[in-house]
Formats: sequence, C-alpha cells, structure tokens
Amino acid sequence: MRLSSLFMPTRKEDPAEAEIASHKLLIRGGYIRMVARGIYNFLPLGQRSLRKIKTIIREEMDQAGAQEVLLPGVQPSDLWEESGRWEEYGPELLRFEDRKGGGFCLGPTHEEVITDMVRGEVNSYKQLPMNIYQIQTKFRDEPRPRFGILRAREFIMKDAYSFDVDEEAAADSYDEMFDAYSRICDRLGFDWRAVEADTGAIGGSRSHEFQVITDTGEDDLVSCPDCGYAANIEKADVPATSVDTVEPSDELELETVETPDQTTIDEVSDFLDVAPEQCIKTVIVLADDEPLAVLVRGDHEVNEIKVRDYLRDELDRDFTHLHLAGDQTVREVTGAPVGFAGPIGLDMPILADRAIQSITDGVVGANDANAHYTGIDWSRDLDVEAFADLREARGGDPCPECGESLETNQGIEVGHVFFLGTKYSEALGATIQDEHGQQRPMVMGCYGIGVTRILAAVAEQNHDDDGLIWPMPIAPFEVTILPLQMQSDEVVETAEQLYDDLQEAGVDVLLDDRDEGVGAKFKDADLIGIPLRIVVGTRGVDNGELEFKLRWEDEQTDVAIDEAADRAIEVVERER
RNA sequence: CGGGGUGUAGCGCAGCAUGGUAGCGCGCCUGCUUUGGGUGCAGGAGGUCCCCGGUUCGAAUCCGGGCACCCCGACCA
Repeated sequence: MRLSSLFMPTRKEDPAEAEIASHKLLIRGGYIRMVARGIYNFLPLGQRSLRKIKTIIREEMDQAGAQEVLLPGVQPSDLWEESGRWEEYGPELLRFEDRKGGGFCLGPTHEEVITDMVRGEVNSYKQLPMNIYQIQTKFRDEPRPRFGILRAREFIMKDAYSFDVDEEAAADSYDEMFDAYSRICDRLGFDWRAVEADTGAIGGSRSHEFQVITDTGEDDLVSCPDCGYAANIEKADVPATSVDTVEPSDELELETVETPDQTTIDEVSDFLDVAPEQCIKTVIVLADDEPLAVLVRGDHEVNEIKVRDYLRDELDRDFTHLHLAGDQTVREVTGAPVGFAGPIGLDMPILADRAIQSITDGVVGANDANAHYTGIDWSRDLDVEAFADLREARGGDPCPECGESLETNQGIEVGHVFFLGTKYSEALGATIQDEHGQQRPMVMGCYGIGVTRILAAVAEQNHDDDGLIWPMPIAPFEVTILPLQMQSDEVVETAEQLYDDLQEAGVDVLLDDRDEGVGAKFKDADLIGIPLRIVVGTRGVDNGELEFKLRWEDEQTDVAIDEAADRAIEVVERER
C-alpha cells in the first residue's frame, strides 16, 4: 500500500474526549472514529488489524475443532421469553418492534439463537460433541460506555458454544476452549492471566476470565504468587481462617454518642478516635423490593455477588435482581440519612460478614441522624441471621488455596469462558437421546472473546510517548518504508524496488511516498506503530545501505541495499 | 439513574461576568522555499457559534426548555 493513497487521517493533538492511551492513540493514528456514544467506525488501519485478530482466533478455533457459522444480529423476542431472559436481561437489551409489531432485540449474546438452531437439528448423542462459533457484531446498551472501543455498545465478538452429552464431556470441551484461549492470548503477545470469575447474566456454574494486565483495566484481580490461584475480586473467596473470632466481653456497655455530620467510616473513626476496623458498616440492599442489611467491617467492602449467591444458594431466597438501595430508600427503611444506618432495632433480615466476629467494642450507626452506638459486642448486640463470607477480597488477604498473601492487579477482560450446564438446553428443550434411549438435555458451554476490545487492549499494553507499538501478528502493516528525499531519483528508485520485492514476498508493506518533510514521516510511522521501519535516505544510499529499526527497540542497524529485502522478510517471519 | 463538566471552522481552543455583524494554533488549497525528527514565507478557502423558544433595536454572549458528548459514582460481559 502506498501511503499517498491510504485513508489514514492522523492527528497531532489528543482528542478531547479520550482519557486513556489506547483510546487517544487509536484516534490519533487514524484507526477509529466515534459515530455515537459507544459506536465506532473502523478505518483502514483499524480494519486491517481487526482482520488479523480474527484470523488468529479462527485458526485457534478451527484447530480446537470448532466450526464457524454466522447467526443473525436481530433476534426475535420469543426465544428470549423462552429462556426467561426477556425479563431478566434488563435495559442493556436493546428492544424494538418490526412493522407488524413483533418484538425483537439486537443480539447482545447468542445462547438463545444457537440453542434454538441446535435443538432443531441435533437429536442423538452420536452427533456430539459439537462446538460452533461465529464472529459477529453484538449490541449491549451499556449504561456507561467508556474508553473508546474498550467498552463500546456495539462491538465485535467471537462467541463459541459447545454441546456435549454429559458433564464430563462438557468439562473436556471447556478445557479445550480454555487452552485455545490461552494460545490466542500468547499469540497476541499479551501479559495476561486467567482468573476465576462470576458468571453474571450469562449464567452457568463456573467460569474463567482472560484478563490482560494493565493499570488502566476496569477489573480488579487478586492472585497468589505462590500457588497460582487467581480470581476476579468479585469472585475471590476470603477464607474463614482470615478471621480471629473474639469472645464476648461482659464489661462492654452500649452507649449512644453524638456524631454530627459524620457520615463516612473515615469521618466517624476520626471523630471517635477508633480504628475503621472497629466500625461496622451497615449497607442496605434490595432483593427485588425487599430490604436487607449487610454488615461488613469498616475497612471492608460488601461484595454484592457474594450476598446474592448466599441468599439464593444458602437461604433459598427467590428474587430476580439484587442491588444497593438508593438514598431515598435508605432513609425510608432506617429512618435516618445515609451514613447512620445500623443493625440495632432495624426491622429487616441482617447478614454479616465473618470479619464482624473479630470486633470488640464496635461502633455502629444508630439509625438516627447524627448518632452512633459504641461498645458493641457482636454476640450480645447483633441479631444476625447468618455470618458468611460477604466481603470483597483485597491484597494481603490469605489465598483461599494455600494461605499465602494475595497480590492485586488490574485487568482488561478480553475473554470469558463459561460452563453453562443445562441452563439453556433445559429452558429451550435442546435434548438428545443417549445410548440407553434416554432423552437428556445437552450440556453446554459458551466462550466469548472480544475482537474489538482486543485491539484496544493490545494498544493499551503496547505504546510509548510517540505512539503505538504493534506486535507483528496484528500490525496493520508489517513493514513501512520511508524514502526521505522524494526529489532524489536514487532514493525513490531504491525504495520502490524494495517495496516491490516485499510485496512480492507477501509482506504487508506500507510505502510512505508522500511529498512530506522527514519529520512528518518519522512522526507518523512512530504514531501508527508499524513494527519494522526501513529508512531510505541519501546518506545511506550513497554508502549502499538502508536503516532498519524495530519500533520497540532504540537502536537501528544498517543493512546493505541488496540484502534488504531478504533481511526484512527474515525479521517479519521471525516476529509473526 | 445520581453528581460534576463541556458544546464556537476538519482537529485543539479563546471570546461569553460588562450583548454591537466571530478569532488563534494546527490541518486544508495556491505559489515559492526547505529536505535526516511535524521547514519557512506569502496569498486563500472554510462557521445556521449544538437545537428550539424567549428577552432586546440587536444574542455566541442574558433567560427557559431540549439534545449530544466527557468525567466520577451506581450498573454491567
């Protein structure tokens, strides 16, 4: 490709709306442009890299025995009603009607459609295992899209779905996909980690996220340096051994103290001169419309997912959504403004994190504006339905596997694999007949990887002050040739010859044949991040040499003109 | 959905408290110049000042309503 005719609008200045490096550089480098909130155009450079990402994913999926299909982006509401998710999914599902008034949605994921397709065509265990994937545009009406294509509303995803005859076979499929995802992350050159994760709206019994480690990631992770345990913080267990239960003391007296305007744990602990660890945070959550109080230690955070799971799995509560109560609700159910809620005299079920049992002489809100109680004895004063692991894990907590101290990282979730079990096959009646003539639901797994998000994640992990630094496998061009003096016939001819030779050899090569100053050529080459830069200048050509420089290295090397093509091909093939 | 902010040329911004026919830098076009890190000079094109309504002789500027975008939080794969 000749740069003079490439649609590559680069910019000198950062776009006003971008915050993080990948977003700024993808816009500045002419890879993407925003059309609407969370909706983007991919320009030629962006599209070239996306195609390479898709190719890598396809190769690994095919290798793992999956078959590619293409499902529709528009899906009928019937299927979603059948699975129960038409109610369950919430406003992220963009719904609309066709001309006849029929209900439709833009597909945020494809469990319903795929299960519907398979149930009609697969009836025998002999047809299994089966693994089907597609690469397709998804739409999720996110409340807050951010960071360019890192969290977009419309995005490209590869989603695969496995169907097996039983749990054991399904576990094999899961492992196979896990391995394929690991290979994909490696080929993309990521610094990555697979972590245990919550299954969220997709459902299923276990799942792993593939997280790319960066400081700008949206997800908090914990990992054990010793045994390799790693989990999303929303999933990580806090082992019971982390709590030193203290026995009640008879000498404590419950006292009311005035705490005017002290609404946060920090303020209260400063004001009363007690450690945050001695305070008890009372958080009101709503299970659908039913209020419920959750107690955690002042320095801890409630993990809503753990609360949700505990209510469902241990207490058999039935509800659709669990969420934090708003200010208004808190005022209504506690009789006090936010910041003064406390467990004493509260008319609702109360759950407490286990760490509460390590508190003596605790402080809680008095459900009264500007007052707290001190001298709380957990066993005497708290009427708690259950103590359980309800808080978020954090760095320094003991590893649930081996007890070592956990480390923290931030990550970008580029992939997520789910062991679904029979959630969708039962709901939609996707059954097969097994070798004993028994009808049984197929056991499913689903596996998503964010194609457009990968582009942003690679950019986030590979850049410097001058621009992007693509790893060879997904660079939009592998080599860029910079003839510095366009008025020199010798320079132009040398560059053209090399360009032809590399094209011939199947290298993705970009020739900067623009009549621009050298500064502009260098700046653009750095900005768009092409791995191998070959400079053709009068200085070198006079000596029969060209300059090779890899984008991620500081030094450049001189290469004889007649060896240049071979050397370039060598470098490209080594890095691919 | 709560809190905060922004909307003026393709991009980045000034002008707005004190209303008077719209400006800077980059980019773009023409010509010359320069050629190893965004050259220099000269000339030029380009704007319903987000939209609707109001006040006023007169609105980018004041008032009301709406929309869009960004940030923090809530939520979310």
